Amino acid sequence: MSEKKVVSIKDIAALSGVSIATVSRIINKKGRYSKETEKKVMDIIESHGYVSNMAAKSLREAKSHTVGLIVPDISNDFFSTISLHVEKFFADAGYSVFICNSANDSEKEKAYFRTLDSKLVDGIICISGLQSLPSDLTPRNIPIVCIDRYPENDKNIPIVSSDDTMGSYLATEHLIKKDCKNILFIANFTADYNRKTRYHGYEKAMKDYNMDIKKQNIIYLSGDQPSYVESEVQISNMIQNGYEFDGIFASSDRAALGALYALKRHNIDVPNKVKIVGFDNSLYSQLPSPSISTISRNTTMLAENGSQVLLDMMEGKTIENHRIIVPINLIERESSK
Amino acid sequence: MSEKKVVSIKDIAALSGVSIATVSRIINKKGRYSKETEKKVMDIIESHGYVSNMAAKSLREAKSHTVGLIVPDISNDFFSTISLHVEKFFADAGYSVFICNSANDSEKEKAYFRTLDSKLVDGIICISGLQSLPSDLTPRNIPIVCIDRYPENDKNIPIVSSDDTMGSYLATEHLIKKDCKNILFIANFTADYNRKTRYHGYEKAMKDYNMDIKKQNIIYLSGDQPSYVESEVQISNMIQNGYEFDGIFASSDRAALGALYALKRHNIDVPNKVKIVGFDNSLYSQLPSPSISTISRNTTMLAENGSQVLLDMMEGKTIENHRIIVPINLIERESSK
DNA sequence: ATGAAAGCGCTAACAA
DNA sequence: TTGTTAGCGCTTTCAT
Repeated sequence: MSEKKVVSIKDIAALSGVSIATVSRIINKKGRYSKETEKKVMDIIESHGYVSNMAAKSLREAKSHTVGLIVPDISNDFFSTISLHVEKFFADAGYSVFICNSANDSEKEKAYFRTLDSKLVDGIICISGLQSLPSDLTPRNIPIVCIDRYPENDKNIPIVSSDDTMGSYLATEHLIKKDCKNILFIANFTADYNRKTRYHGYEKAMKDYNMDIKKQNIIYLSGDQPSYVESEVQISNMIQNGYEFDGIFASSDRAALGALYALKRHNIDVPNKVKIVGFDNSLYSQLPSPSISTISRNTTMLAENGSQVLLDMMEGKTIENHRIIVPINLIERESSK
Repeated sequence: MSEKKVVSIKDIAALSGVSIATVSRIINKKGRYSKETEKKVMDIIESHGYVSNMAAKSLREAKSHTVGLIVPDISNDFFSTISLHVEKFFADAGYSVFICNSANDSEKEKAYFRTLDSKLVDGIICISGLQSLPSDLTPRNIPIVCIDRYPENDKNIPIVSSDDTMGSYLATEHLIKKDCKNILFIANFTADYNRKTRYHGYEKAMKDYNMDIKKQNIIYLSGDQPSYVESEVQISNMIQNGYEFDGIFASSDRAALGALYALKRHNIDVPNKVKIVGFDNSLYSQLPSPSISTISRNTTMLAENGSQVLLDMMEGKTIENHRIIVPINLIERESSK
């Protein structure tokens, strides 16, 4: 490994015959230097491949031009799409982003908050699995924005989310209008985060249309296995037990897919005998045959709005709206035709 | 925003009545302090929620406990799965990872190299879209490891990749053994990166089995549209033109899916009339009906081996093996039964 | 076992 | 327009 000496601002100053203060001003375009010195210095910088030492700059400015992004699992496409847009947004704004996979593990997630804080990130954007966000998680008390899920907290953290309850309402209403009389609700497992919001939409739609909500129609997944597996098993069991139903609203596309597999396996026609709606507009609803109707959250807006709010906070602006709700909509596909 | 003062090592020292040197040794477990002082200091650290300032530490040590990960697009599940495992690996090793989406844009990617360098990352792991990796991209000349793709370079950068040529060979051979007589090859678009390796596997298998390689059987996608769209259009055209074939090897699952759509649309039975094999074992091959046979690269091994090599380099170990080939295998599904 | 002090590279206040 | 210098928080060498 060739040991080229790394050039510092001091070297550039010496090489160009000016002071380091001048070089610093030129690098940061702060003015107070002549066109000639600027050119002279910039030439030296170019030819020596100087890049400034961000650790020194961060230390000095107590600001790192870096943000942290905490997601449960970046290999999940909902989270990875959000990550893509968050990273793009901040790259354009001159920030780098640390990626952290919490795996829905509370201790891990807390550790990430501390690590990010110690790395002097200027802000954190998180899709948190935590029940609450104690303020001592980040001693430096940096700006935080939540996306999608909202842990309790005592510092009025902004939240950008989609209206899940409305989404569930739309999905359920859609099935009702398609003449389904006995609609199952599959509640996906989501760790600490509560699954009530999506249930509420189902509940409200059922009530609004004067339909009975039967206990046995509510199916909870445990999270012990991939949700499509659990879902397939549970729906299969119901079919084998002779339980009849004609509509399924699953609070995740994967659970919806599991249900579809179960129905296919038992040769029950979808959508003619049973109609299905999922949640997320992921590949799990787009690709199967029949394709699965679903609720789409606007991931791009979720990511961009969240990033913008965080940037505003980092720049010291005051945030007027601490609850941003991003539109949600029903996508009709073959499974509920 | 409450302005809690951030406590530094100096504060901890004052609070515990020892010198900052002692506190530093205790934090870093360097020894040369008594059990009692250790306890006293640790208590103060706990109760004041002290976290060390990594910028200062980085500046001092010229090392940031941070690595950079450059991928074309993290929302693509091949890349996001790799990212997950890279991040996990480095988190366990005490490093944070910067995520960068190059969007297959050379200029952007180069800018990321410079930014990462200036942020003092200790190493970079990349799935590069670059044709070559000039050594002045990172003036500090930090360790770099390539995964999957291998740009030209003059510093013997380690590469961890799967044997794509072998994968293509296996796919083509599989179709031949299934009695396909006229096999199309769909070459996915991949920016700068050359698409020859996958073609070579097809070519070799065809030759080994004494099959003709017809010019009109090689289909190139331009990258102007999503590959499944382009693929569907091209295969549709061939069918409409009355061109007959009974096997398709697509160098990406998406392209394979587009082909499947085209065949379905023309009511051509898969696998009975035409058999299909894709590449990547992504959801695009797993979820459709019929499910698509595919070549699986071991993403976990790709990520973990790459990370391990980078870590070794960062720790100054000498790397004996600069080309790590990760196993690849054929997954038979319904599309080639 | 502990402490004093230099210095990592940079910015900004102050001087000229 | 330019330069001098203090100091950001930390590690480490050298004393003690």
